[in-house]
Amino acid sequence: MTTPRRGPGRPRKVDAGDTKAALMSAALRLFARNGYAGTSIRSIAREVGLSESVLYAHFAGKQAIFDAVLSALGPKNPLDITALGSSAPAEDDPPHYLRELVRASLEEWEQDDARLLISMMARDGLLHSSAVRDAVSAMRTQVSLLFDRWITAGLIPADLAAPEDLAMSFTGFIGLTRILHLHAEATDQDRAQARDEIRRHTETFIRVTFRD
Amino acid sequence: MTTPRRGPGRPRKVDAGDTKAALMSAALRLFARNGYAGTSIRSIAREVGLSESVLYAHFAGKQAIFDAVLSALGPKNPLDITALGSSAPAEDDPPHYLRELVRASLEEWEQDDARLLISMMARDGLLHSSAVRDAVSAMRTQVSLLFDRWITAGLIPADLAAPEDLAMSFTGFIGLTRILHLHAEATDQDRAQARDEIRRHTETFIRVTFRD
DNA sequence: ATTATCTATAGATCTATAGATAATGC
DNA sequence: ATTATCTATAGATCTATAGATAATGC
Repeated sequence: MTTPRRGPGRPRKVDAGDTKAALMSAALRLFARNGYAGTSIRSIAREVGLSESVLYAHFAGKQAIFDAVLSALGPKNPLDITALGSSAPAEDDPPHYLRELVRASLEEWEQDDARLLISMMARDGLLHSSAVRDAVSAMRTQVSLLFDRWITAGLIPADLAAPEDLAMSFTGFIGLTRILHLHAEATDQDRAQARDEIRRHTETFIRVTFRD
Repeated sequence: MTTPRRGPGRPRKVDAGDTKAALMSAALRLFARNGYAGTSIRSIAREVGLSESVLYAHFAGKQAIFDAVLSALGPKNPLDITALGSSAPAEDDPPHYLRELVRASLEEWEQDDARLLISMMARDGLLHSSAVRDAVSAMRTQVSLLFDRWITAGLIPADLAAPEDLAMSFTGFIGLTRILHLHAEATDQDRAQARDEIRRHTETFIRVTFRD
């Protein structure tokens, strides 16, 4: 990962890459592994093979790098699932739709960047931030709209539970698994187990909720 | 919190408190708020109103303080619920037993130390450690033994789901809420919401699982 | 003599800045 | 002239240690 130091002066065209992007990628990895306080400007520069002062040409300071990294990954909301779109019709086959939703979420959450983001947020107390709170509640609201429709359509008994409560119980386990097992340092085995458990939870939930 | 500096020399008997305990308590609070790298020996000493070198009289170094703090809270396993004991008979009233289990867990998890521990672990990547993995799986195993008994006793339909799967889905949401809402910086309002959501999840789970 | 503190300091590392250097693109 | 890098360095802060100081308890 560490490239050899360049000499002084502007580098030849051939050698010039996207320094800013390289710095942000290195910063993300280091912040995720060691946290904000545990990551030095120096270590970020070293990781990219540049001198420390280069960072000040691209960012106002350490905090600015952190913010830039965070907001670069921000648009993909930590727990956003709107990406699912309408690939499956919600009305007629709830189990299929739930499986599809879980599949799409897992696919996004297993990306390297998504996992690095989770680790970085955990290390710097951002799991407690309103951003996460909002993301969780957004996902919950979205899912509860689904349950609401299915209750209206008679696919779920109306007296079973409120749509919000079903949404809460359904998404809770999935969120926990994401935090505990889909982080930056998760091994392939961890990830396989996470997928497996989320799928089992999904099937349990479907079986328990949609039995007649 | 910050007490005024003493003069040089051993303090008079009256002034001498349990320095080691005070240092560990301050360290816990700071590690929870700022993480290992974000907490200096200096800041711990300042918090207790002593000079930095005092810490080296009590601990080998910074890492030793961290380890001491962690292992002092260790015996209370992060997600341990054995403390519940047999306050309620498991056999005849599963809903009551589950509510009792949740109540006991919440009571423990709302303690200041438990919340500080959660924050400290999150900040230093210990949520990914085998200690947490083991604690989660211990709780799950314990709960799944309950479900197993209730299935055997005919209180839960045998074809509904495997006891392990029920345990997973039941405890998942509770674990997530603990991490997201029962940390050191949680306000009273956060905690009230956490309690409420965990109770609603419990009721939903009971209603869905034990309907006839 | 032992214990619990202090002051002073060494040496490492960190953030940030000033100013030099060399390639680029007009 | 501008851009992208470098070297050198200031000044802050950090961990850890050496050695002084004063109360305690035998």
